[in-house]
Amino acid sequence: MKPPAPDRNRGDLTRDALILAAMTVFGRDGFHATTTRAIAEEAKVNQALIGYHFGGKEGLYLAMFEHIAGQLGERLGPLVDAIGHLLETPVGPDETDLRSQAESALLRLAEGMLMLMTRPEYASWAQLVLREQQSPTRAFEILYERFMGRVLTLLEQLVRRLRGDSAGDPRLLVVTLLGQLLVFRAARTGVLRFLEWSRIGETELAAIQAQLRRNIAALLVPVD
Amino acid sequence: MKPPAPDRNRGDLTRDALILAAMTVFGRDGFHATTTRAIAEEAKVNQALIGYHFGGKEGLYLAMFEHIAGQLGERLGPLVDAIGHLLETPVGPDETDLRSQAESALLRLAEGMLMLMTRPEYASWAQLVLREQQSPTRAFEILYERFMGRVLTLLEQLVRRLRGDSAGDPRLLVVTLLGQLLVFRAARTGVLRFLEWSRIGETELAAIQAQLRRNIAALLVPVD
DNA sequence: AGGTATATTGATCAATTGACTTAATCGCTT
DNA sequence: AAGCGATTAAGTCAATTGATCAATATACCT
Repeated sequence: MKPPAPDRNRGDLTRDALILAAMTVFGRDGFHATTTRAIAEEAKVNQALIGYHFGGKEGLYLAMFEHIAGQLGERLGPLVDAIGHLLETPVGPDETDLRSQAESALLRLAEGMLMLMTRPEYASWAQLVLREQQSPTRAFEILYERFMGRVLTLLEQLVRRLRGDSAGDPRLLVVTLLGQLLVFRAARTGVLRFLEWSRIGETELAAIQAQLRRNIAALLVPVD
Repeated sequence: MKPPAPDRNRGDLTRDALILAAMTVFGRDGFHATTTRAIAEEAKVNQALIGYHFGGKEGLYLAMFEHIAGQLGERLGPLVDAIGHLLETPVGPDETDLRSQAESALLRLAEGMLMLMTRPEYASWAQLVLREQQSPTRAFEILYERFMGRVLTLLEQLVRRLRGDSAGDPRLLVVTLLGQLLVFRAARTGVLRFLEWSRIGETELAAIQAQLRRNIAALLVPVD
């Protein structure tokens, strides 16, 4: 018995190496400041292979976002299902229980997003997504359809459940909630300086989470 | 009586035209995607003048941030003074009055920041500042010293006054507060799509402000 | 082993970039 | 009118860029 083809053929390995390198370099330098040579070097691969596999710089850029959106979408799947199931349950007799479930689901979702914003292993992803928001290309469509829109809708449903719907558009509350996570990436440099932190490690992450829990609790008091 | 030299000499006008054009083009395209030729064209000025006045592309980039930081710092001055004066006043007998003053000051400050994030006339500034956060250059120092740090410190003092200081670092609350404004610029594209808005005009701005007022009120209940 | 599609390599190309130079001109002050 | 800083158009320059191609190498199948 031979190993059942555990590794794909050479081409796919090169593709993956290029996409990985592209995330690093595009994420760090942005599309225009990035040279195909820098990516090829980072991937330890010949520069001409970018054209061969992806058609060119732009093709690689889009393929990279397909990859990211796929990964994010995958990890999101289970959460969507779980929360969707939770929300289908009609408000029954023991509402407090459902409420606490929704609250913990919201908190889990928020903390997952916070990881994306702060963990160094997601730094490239976060930077890429941020950049796409400022000057969106076709890549933004991919991201929104496959990840962002779904997260936002999920948050909206949870907020609707947790809070009475008298005071304003619940989507606005979702956006301001999101902002409290986003700020740690989008204004990272300034925030770190202001807080006199040199990085966002486990200690700092815990402090942020504590603050977010307080804020969410305060912002989600029902307004019946 | 002649007009007291209302306009400066030709050179300064060109400098200003170049800085203005630089804000537009650098803000839209980023440093690397911007060509000195594009800036010169936007400013309706010869390309060679960039070298003549600023030494080169990078010199213009820095001068542009000096200009922005100067403008922002100026407008900030009066507010700093007013709030500083307000905070010097010791907590006296009629605390409720001082409290409502501090609350309205905080609100004013937040709404001013919101303008910077949403108004189209500040779009270039906001984009430039955002970009500097993601890959800071010397320009970031200028910005932080002359504007960002001061705003953040101001917010911190106000929050300290308004809220008891038991639950966590007040600076973290300030940061999450800031995030609720920042999100409308940093995640503009996604937010607009989620809210089904095509732009942030007066109507939309009012809705945001209402939401922010609710959030701030909820987040600043004293915790004595 | 041989043949074939796929993958990789090194080299080169045309285009663009920022910086710089030059000569001629303009507009204001003295 | 002379002097001078500012401006213009035109062009040069070296460096870098993304793309492309012919030649070669590798893997896979019979």
